[in-house]
Amino acid sequence: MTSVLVCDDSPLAREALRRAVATVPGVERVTTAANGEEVLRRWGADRSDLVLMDVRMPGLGGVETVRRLLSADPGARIIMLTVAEDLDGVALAVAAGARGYLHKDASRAELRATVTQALADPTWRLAPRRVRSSDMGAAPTLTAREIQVLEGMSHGRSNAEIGRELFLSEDTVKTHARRLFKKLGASDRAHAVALGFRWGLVR
Amino acid sequence: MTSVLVCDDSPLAREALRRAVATVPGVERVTTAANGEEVLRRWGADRSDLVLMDVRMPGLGGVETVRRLLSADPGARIIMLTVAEDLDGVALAVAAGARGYLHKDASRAELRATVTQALADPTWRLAPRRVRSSDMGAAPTLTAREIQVLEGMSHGRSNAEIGRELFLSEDTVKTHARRLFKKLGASDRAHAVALGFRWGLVR
DNA sequence: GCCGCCGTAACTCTTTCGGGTGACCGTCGT
DNA sequence: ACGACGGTCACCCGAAAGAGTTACGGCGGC
Repeated sequence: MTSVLVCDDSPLAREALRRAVATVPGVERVTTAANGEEVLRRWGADRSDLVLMDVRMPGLGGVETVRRLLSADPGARIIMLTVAEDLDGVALAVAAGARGYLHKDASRAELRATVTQALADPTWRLAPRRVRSSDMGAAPTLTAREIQVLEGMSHGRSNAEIGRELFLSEDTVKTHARRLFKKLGASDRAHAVALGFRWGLVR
Repeated sequence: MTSVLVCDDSPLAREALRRAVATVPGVERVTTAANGEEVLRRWGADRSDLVLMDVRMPGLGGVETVRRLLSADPGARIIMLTVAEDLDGVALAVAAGARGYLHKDASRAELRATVTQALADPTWRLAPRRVRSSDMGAAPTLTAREIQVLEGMSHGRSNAEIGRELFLSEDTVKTHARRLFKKLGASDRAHAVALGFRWGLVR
């Protein structure tokens, strides 16, 4: 039973990675965790053959989680996921014992190749690959105005109310709303607010 | 300059606590943090006279944060906030050096009394108090159906679509929606979704 | 036994939303 | 100089949403 654990704090990236990893031949189970603590908590009862872990996470960062995981289980195989150019974090994690890392910016095929390789060869180490943003799911870029409108929505304001707050016409607010829906792939304001929370764009 | 730091991962509880603490005589500044890491990061540059810290938080839990904070600054005064019957967590935190704890379920007056006491007497230790849910801001209780409807909204579904998924008429979905809006104090579905995320009812 | 809450459903009425389209202006990058 | 993008505004139109109200059966508490 070959299982892989994906740990990333962004639910969308987590799901995207889970789906991508699930297509790797030989992988029979993919579990996910939202943070390092969850990984450590579950490791005793449920060990995976490979862990993909985001470097940047709230709480215990990826680096600290790697340290603790390896001190508990020196045989754990971990590949770091680095969303940004976090060379420090990657270097620290690899120094701590992570087997390698994946950098977002290339194909799902390379992700699969790395996972396949890591699973096939228990001694495998350090083969940097890139994972395409479209697979990782980078947060859509909203303009300042669009975020203001999204925040208004998250506070239960109507378009007209948002307009009054920002000194805009209701029609302008609707334009911003339409554009941010498109960027987020939202079907309506409730969906947009949910995606805003999931991407960490609002709180 | 007497300052108090409130650390809780729930934005609503955090705000409620901030407001309550701000009314304590002698308190001139109340800052907030959303997690343990934030507290530790800011402690070097900006120390508070008293810290109110939630026991249960994602990432570094309250207990671990207490340990680290006290190893960095043995003089720090910390009161734990326990939302649930988390006796283990409280015991660990007190063993690690927290001065006492507040348990949700009693009055704002007792919260104020505890804070006043802790600020007045640097040697003060362990006087359990209860903080009323209405002050802490307990998450509204939604029924299973209401949560299902709320989740549907957070995925961008219309009432009719939610109805088809749950084998309900659109009118019934609207009834559930209306009731959950009332419970959450939401003005529309976008607001309800936002409150659902803030209360941790959906993700 | 009654009251309150939940789940289900229907009806009406008004407001709001969301899509489509077009338009003008400023800025930035090429 | 041109185009892409963002910010502003307007108009139309159909589809939702939300508020109010009523209703009925079940279930748990007092």
